Amino acid sequence: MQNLPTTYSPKDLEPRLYKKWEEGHYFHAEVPRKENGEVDYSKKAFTIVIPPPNITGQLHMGHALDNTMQDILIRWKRMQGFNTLWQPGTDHAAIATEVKVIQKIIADGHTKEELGREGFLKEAWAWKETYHNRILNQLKKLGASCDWDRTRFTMDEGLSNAVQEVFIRLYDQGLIYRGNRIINWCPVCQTSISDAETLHEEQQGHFWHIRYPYADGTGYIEVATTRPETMLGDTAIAVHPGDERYADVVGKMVILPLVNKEIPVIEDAYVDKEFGTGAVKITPAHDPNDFEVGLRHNLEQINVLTDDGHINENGGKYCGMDRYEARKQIVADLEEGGYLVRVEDMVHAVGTHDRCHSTVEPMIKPQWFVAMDKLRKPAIDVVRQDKVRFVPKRYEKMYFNWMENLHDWCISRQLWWGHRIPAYYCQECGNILVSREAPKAGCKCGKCGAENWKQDPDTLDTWFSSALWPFSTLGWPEQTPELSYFYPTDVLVTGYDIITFWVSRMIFSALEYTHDIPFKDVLIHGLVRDEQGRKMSKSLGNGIDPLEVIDQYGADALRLMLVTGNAAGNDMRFYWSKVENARNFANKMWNASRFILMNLDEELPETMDPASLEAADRWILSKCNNLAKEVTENLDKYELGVAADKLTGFLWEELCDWYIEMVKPRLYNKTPEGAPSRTAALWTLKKVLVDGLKMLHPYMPFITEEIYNYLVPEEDTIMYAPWPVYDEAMNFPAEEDEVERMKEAIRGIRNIRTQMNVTPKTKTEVIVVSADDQVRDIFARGAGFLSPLAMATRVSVQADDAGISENAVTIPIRDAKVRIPLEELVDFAAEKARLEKEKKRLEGELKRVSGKLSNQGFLAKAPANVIEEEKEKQTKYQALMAQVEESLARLG
RNA sequence: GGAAACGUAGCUCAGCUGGGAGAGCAUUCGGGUCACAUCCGAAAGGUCGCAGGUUCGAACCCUGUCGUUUCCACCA
Repeated sequence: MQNLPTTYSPKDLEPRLYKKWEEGHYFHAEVPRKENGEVDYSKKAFTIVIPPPNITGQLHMGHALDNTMQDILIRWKRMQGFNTLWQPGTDHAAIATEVKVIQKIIADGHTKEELGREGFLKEAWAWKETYHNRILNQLKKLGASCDWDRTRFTMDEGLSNAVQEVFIRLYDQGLIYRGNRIINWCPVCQTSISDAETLHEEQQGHFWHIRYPYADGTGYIEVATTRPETMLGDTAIAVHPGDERYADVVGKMVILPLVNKEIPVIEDAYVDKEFGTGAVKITPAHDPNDFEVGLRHNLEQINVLTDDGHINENGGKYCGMDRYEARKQIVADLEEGGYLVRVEDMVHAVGTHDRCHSTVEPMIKPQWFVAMDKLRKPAIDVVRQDKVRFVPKRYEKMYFNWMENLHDWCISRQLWWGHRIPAYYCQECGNILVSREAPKAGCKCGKCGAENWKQDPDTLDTWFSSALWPFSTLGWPEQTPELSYFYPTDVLVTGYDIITFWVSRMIFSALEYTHDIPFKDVLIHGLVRDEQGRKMSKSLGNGIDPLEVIDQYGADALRLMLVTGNAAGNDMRFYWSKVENARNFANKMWNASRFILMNLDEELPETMDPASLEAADRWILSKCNNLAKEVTENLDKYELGVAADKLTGFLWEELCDWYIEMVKPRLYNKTPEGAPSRTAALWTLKKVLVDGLKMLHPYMPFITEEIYNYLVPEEDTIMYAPWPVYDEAMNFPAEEDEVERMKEAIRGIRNIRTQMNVTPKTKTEVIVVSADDQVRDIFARGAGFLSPLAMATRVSVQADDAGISENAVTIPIRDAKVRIPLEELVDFAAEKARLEKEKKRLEGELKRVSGKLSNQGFLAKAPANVIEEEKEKQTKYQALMAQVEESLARLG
């Protein structure tokens, strides 16, 4: 049989295999059809939509983790026989991309304005072409088995139609509206942003206490603020209704310092009596609360800021100053005018833009909003009713908290890169026309009859289109076969950091537009941090490029490393040593496979009767069989890390370190008498390796495919090989017990050899003594491998101690003892210490077990099988103890 | 202000519905064996943050407490 190359070289095999898969369209999913052409729903679908990566960047470790998890699930389900679709694509990432494109334009010596909207968009689309392909190619390096034939982009034609459709439908229902409301404004990016994009950063600031004199000269009222420059827009002072301290000043006018304008003192329940002075300056144009108060009291809204964060003409002498410069100047002027009472240091939360981290200014602007009140309830209900399940469940709380406290969603952005809002304004009367197409010539305004329309210049929040991703990619609003067959999708895999941005919006969007959930499960993962636990970030420069890891160690190693030893929803740290370990495991599999292939020089039967196999064969087959069950159960519960641990543990330890070593003498025995045993071993090796490779394939697709191609040359790929299923006929508990007994003996002997400094070259004889016929049979059967594994020159099995040297060391094992005549090698003091230690351990165990068994409560209430187990343990420990004591007695 | 998570071997983390504490790395010792030194064998290392409670039985469930982290929030 042709064998693998001597060295494992992922760099060589990974691109080659990926090319084969991709060119052969192995990842492609079709809607299955019956003979009459109807969709065949009897073939079950399994669908995942990729969280579309932004076209701004390149693959980072977070993508690597997210997509590895998805690929594991997809490949596993594909092998289970599902018709699997992993829907790929990218996101236009409105503001992030616009910023990048502007940077490029500036680097080219131009400005955005110079190019104009059309010229800018041309640049942006060129950017998209490059970076869209780049990031998808990076996903391919990772091994992602996406259906590339179906690749979508949030701004391609179909998806743009979906966006327009949703906008128009919601507008018609009154769920999208245009309003002059207070929004978060980023003065640096010069666009509105949603609440979700606003971070609250604790900052060290000041709390300025200011006197506002009463107009009638009867004194003053004291207010405090963290943003003194906003006083330029104050239109009232508010106190709590019924606050005795201010009862007689309500209704009075105060003079706004520096501005010299009279504003009223009003009452509003929003004011907290306990906080500060109990009196609040009200700036309706620059504070969300004040905005509401202003509406209730019909206060004037005075905007004092320009879009780029300077004081505007309403700011009098401060006009033209930067907001922070103005703050300084105003404080200085207040102090000079005797209005400043005192300044406190205060840590307070400042709203910042999540992209540029500059301080956001609340501003009143005409913007488009999605009304959340009707949408939120069904979205909460489906999660409460477990129709959409978060894994781990605790993230539901995050979701509920967000959904329940949601404000209307500001969806318009003052950007060019994105879906343009399909709204047209009559230039004569301001009437709004929302329409799929631009008003044609002759289209008259329904209100004033004019024909002068102008489209809204704004675009939509990037999350507005990604909210539709699970169904827009499948063709919605068209009722495509894809939509009816692959939707709702099965699981969404994403990080906890975008539950609010994306997951929540997909859920309410799907419910409203498709009348169905977008996905059944939401599998949440954490962040990949650096070795010190810090977030990987550009500014820190501590990011590790997955492509570099792939280049050095292979995608298989990276993938395995990312999912081992961590649980869903938890952050993890990136360690090079973990990658190395994963690569070492790959290398191990490579070499074990080479060894097996090397020995596979005979035609093996398709199936073998377990009765014609040896105990060791049945042991490993049974282990493998149970492993299939456990791994499948773990994957069902999205416990990817636990499943990976079990798999690698089985393959590395049980298969490589034990079974292969046990079987070597049989493989090397090419005599006619040894032939059946050799065939049995080879058959078992191949069977276990094939099953092991299959189970490993979702984790390590490349190496498993490569080995499988050598091992099963008649098949083209492992990708569609049937997933191993637990088979009761392959369950051999007796053999499992038998071999475990042998392993105990071997470990015991090795232990003694190490402690006694017995070098491998020293001859040792192993004598197994047991009064139990069956146990003697076990050791007789296993003598063939016991001898090499325990490095014994001779193994003999007997019923009693007859003929064994007095100085032989004794190793107690279940129902037997192993005696090794070491003669002069024995250090009696050390041996005695060893036995004493063992005795102490057994005493501890016995104490615990008999404590349990003498506890009436335990006997009365514990399940029968647990009690039985404890009794067996007691018997075992008692027997071992007797042996230890006997040995100690012999030593004197 | 509200909420959540974490605290287990020197380090980083697993540990499923409660029934004898695990992995990787690091450490110590031995090994050049014809699949693999990217290896093999052996060892050492933990009162599972602390205090209560529920239970026959708790790393796991409950309460409190200390410590760390994160998310959310329109109190100036």
